[in-house]
Amino acid sequence: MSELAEEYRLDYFESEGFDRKECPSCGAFFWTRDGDRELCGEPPCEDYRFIDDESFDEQYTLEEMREAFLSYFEDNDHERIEPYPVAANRWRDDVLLTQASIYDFQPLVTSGETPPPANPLCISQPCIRMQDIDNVGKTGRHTMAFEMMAHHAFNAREDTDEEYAYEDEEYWKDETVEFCDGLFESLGADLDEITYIEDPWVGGGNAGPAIEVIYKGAELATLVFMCMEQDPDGDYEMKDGNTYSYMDTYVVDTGYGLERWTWVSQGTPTVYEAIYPEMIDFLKAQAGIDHTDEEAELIHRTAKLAGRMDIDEAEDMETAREEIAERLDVSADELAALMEPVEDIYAIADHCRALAYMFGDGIVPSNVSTGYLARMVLRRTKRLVDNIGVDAPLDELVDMQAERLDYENRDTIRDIVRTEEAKYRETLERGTRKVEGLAEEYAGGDEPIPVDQLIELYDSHGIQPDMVAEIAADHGARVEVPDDFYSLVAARHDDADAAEASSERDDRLDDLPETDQLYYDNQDRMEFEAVVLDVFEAEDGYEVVLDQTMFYPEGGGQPADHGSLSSDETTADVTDVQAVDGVILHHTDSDPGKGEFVRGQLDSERRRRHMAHHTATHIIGHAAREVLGDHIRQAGAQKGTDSARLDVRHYERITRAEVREIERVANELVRENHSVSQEWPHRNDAEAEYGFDLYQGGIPPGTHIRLIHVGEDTQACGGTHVDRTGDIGAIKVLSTEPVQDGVERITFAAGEAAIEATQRAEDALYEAADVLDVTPEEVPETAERFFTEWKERGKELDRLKDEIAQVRATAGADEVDIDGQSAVIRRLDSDVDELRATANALVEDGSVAVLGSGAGDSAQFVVGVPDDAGINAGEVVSELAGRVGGGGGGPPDFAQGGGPNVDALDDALDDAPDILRGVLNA
RNA sequence: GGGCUCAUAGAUCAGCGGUAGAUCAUCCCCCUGGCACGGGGAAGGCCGCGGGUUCAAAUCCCGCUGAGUCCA
Repeated sequence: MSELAEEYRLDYFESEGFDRKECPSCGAFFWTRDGDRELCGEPPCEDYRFIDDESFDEQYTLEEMREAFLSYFEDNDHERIEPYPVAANRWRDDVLLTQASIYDFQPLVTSGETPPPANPLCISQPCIRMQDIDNVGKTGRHTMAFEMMAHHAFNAREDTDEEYAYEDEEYWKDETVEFCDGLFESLGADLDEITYIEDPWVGGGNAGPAIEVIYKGAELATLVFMCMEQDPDGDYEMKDGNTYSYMDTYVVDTGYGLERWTWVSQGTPTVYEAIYPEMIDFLKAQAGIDHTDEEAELIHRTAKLAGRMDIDEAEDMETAREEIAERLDVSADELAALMEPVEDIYAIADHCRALAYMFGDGIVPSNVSTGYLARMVLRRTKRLVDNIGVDAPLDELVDMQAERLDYENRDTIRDIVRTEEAKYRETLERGTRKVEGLAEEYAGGDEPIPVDQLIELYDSHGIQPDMVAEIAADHGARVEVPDDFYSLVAARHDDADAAEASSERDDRLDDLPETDQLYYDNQDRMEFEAVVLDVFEAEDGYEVVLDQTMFYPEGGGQPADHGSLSSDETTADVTDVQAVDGVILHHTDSDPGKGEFVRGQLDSERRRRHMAHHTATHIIGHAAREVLGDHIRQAGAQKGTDSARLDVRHYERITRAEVREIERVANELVRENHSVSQEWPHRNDAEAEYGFDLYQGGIPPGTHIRLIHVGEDTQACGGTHVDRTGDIGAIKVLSTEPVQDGVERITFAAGEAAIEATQRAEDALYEAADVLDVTPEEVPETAERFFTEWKERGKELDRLKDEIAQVRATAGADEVDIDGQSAVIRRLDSDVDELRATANALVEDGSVAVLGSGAGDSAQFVVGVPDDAGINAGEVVSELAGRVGGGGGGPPDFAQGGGPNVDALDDALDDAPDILRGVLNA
């Protein structure tokens, strides 16, 4: 029995007359109003009982059900908040995709550091769970993309000394269950059918009691009471084997699957038919699937039984299908043939929704992170679509879902899908050619294509083994895919991942107050006065801590300020500034003296350039978004004194025309001389007004965040900026380059640096013009003409060399006779190409050619032999080269070689006739 | 972020120490009344860039750049 049993004895259950029972089938404890009930109600203990049954007062579409849920909780004093992106890595670095509504509030809200956007709140959060991908379409209930409807309440114990961003108790377990009952009641459900199963929850270092809510066999909600954290000394051992203890904060975390509720309201055979009826009809028509009445009936009955399936592996899938076939009295093959196309269609609809979520949130396909997941889903979808013969282009299918979700960036989404689909097509074509080549090699033989080739094809070229098998079969080759194929692939990646960076706390700083950051008060001031609080010796200088500072520490891609700290006696140069837990460390070359009063002086030129580049970075980002699309998001940034760079997520190369347009828009913003202002609003107000696009450079902690407004552009930013965009003067884009798949780097210069960069580019052009002796405008044309001429001359040279060779060959009076075979032995001090050409000409005339050259720093030989001369050229060269301290070789009719000893060349050639005779006689 | 594969004619690829090749596309000629085809010929290459090893590197080694792919 659960150690948390007491946690489930709710007054609400008591007053409503619930009984606590133990399910004789699975052993779970559950609460019910129905005194006669024995089983817990959850499959596999019981079958679905809502299919073909009106389970609520009326049927709901997805949209209607979402609205019914949210307005119910609004009526019960919850604030409705807008959903967060599905790309959870935009506010946390431990996960990639949003998999539950609580992800929105981790880690800063659940830990109590940051207040929730509302308390209590309700939300319908789009989620994507990749781990369910294999089940989608097959079980009738799994979807990869779904919305988790939820209400959350964030509570903190009253008796705690710690400060949290929220306090007191909003509500806890009784109210949560009461709300759940109330929601069912408002929809007209039969309350006797509900069971509340005790099922403690553990996850991500937290734990607590939880309740699974089952209605007519369907798990419709999970009510989690997150109130414990992992603690080696904790009193409660949970199912993961770890011990936990109670926390000061406790959070109501509920999850109501929107799709399940919609499904139960409609009682369709599968969840997919309830949530995307139009798309499924469309796909069936496209794929030409038309079932007879009996077939439709069989599919219907199969779906009803599918609730029993709990599939984790492919083998289980087979057995589950056999079991169902047996119960329906059909053959498993027949059932599979009927069900598989339908299952594919369900999966396509679901995957398209996942893709719409991803691309709608600005995820750009790539080979890393969420971009890679998006690429995987897209390719899988494409395979399914091709497999069942749907003709409609993928971008249209994804758009059907995007339209339903009311997305505004549908054109961009279609563009991304088309671009990505084309990339996949190329990969497939490349792969097909590779497999065909391989298949020819193994065609007709006894051996199948080796497994390591299959692994290589998949791992390095992205070709699925079953695709290899298909193509190979067409070319008469065999493929045997081992069962553990994917673990063999994994074995190629067995290198342990690099150790994580250890963040060591500097305890010398514990007693020091956070440094007052003067640079936010007035970003133009370059001088200040301060008291030296402490000085630490560092490896190559000193770390100085002041009570306040104007020096900007390195952060947010902006480098540290340089300058000096002067007391009456000394002046210390500041060469680096770092912030550690709010304490700012000034790296200096000398010790200004603890307790001294110092004047700080910034290197103002350096700082001004950083400020111009930082503001320009915001402007370039804004301009890029305007020109390239709303999906443009910062993937990194670095500012400097001479240039700055902004990495943005984008799905194709930025063209020259787009660069010019970005430059134009950016400079327009400069000329319009917008004010650049900062404010420190409550983060919830900021998020509510500007959304998550605020956090281009990462999410800062804290209740209040600093916003920088540049014209219409608003970002959370800690950097220093100019007062007005006009102060920047000019922005010049220097280059764009891809830094990884899906990320383009824009390098640019602002202000004086922009002028300098332009001058450098001009200097290069003028220099080139000077060399060519033309005007700068004529450089491109002239360069092209010169290049063409240069190539032509190269060819002319080759022709002349050939001619010379011919002439030399025929002009020879220096033939010697080697046992009846004529041979020409000669020294020509020219390059090897010429020797070869001459030798070829001589051989054509029927002579053996032995040519030596002393050109360059070495002796070179070329020996050519006519077909029937009976002399091995390789041996001759080898012998000759040996005499000049080198080596050589080649085929019997044509060989070359050489050595470093040029002085011995003539002697070697003198010996050539003897060598030839020796070789001939051998 | 890590692993793997690849980079040669306009395209697709072969060559894997010893004279840079094939197929398609392009151009010319022949065959035909014309077309498809067929036959003959030509043009087209910093063998990605930079180092190293070697008498000799497209080929072997190292670095870089680019493309692709798998995994987290």
